[in-house]
Amino acid sequence: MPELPEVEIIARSLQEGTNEFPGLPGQMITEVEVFWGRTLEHPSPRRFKKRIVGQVITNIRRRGKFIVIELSVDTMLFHPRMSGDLRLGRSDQELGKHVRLAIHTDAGYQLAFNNPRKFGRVWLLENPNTVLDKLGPEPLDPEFSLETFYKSLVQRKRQIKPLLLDQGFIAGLGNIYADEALHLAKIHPFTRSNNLLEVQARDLFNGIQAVLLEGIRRNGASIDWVYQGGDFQNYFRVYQRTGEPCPECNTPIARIVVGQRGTHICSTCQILPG
DNA sequence: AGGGAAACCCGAACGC
DNA sequence: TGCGTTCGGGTTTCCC
Repeated sequence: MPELPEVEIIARSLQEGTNEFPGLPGQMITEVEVFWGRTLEHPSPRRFKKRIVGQVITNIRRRGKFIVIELSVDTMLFHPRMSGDLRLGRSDQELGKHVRLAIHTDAGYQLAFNNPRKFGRVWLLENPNTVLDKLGPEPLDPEFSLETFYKSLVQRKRQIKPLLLDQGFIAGLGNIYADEALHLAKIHPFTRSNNLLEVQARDLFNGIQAVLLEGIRRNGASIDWVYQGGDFQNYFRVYQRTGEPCPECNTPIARIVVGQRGTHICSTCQILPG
């Protein structure tokens, strides 16, 4: 087995092309510590422990915002929500002040789910597709085409921003990425999806991919003490830049609320039709 | 069908 | 200094 680093913080979203942790596949689960029971969405802590011990980790991947850890029999799903991360270290290390679940292996390692806000959830399922099949397409999947995207936009009649955040419509976009993509595409977040022109759909399609790729390249964003990642926050165009100049036209960025979510726009670049 | 509100959390950052 | 209030992130659930 390759040597593991002291502590590896597994990215909030597994990066494309790096969705593996050297050495972890092949290790057998020997012990589970549940520090906060409600972390487990399914099954109960007792059943979780009983069922998972003895299973071997076979593969790790990502689908939408879920980290998917395949075992010899079942599959574990981790959803960090906004404040969680998955940490890999030696069994005897303390991997965080807010570890809610720790899974130890026969190789002396532990996988710890650190989750200060207690919003993150974990599932152990025989068939993970009961959850994952509800997700929309992966925006970076080569199968995901502009044609598909445009058709799916037009057949709904929703405000575009809440639609982008709907994981059943498209998987993986959060508040930061939705705001950034809409600004790149010069689309107002209130715009009805069925009113989007084909060229706007194209710009949005490209904007979504561009902003995701940049986020991945910069290892994500760090926007408060609990949401630590890379340095993408230094390159935001609109998100949390209220009052600062739009990178395109210098108009001060405005903050509005759309679908109960803080939303950042340039009122010059992003015009609501009609 | 779509949208609004509330609930789940808790530490930081504020106001007084 | 301390105490109370507000805020935000993603998702589900309930209600209009």
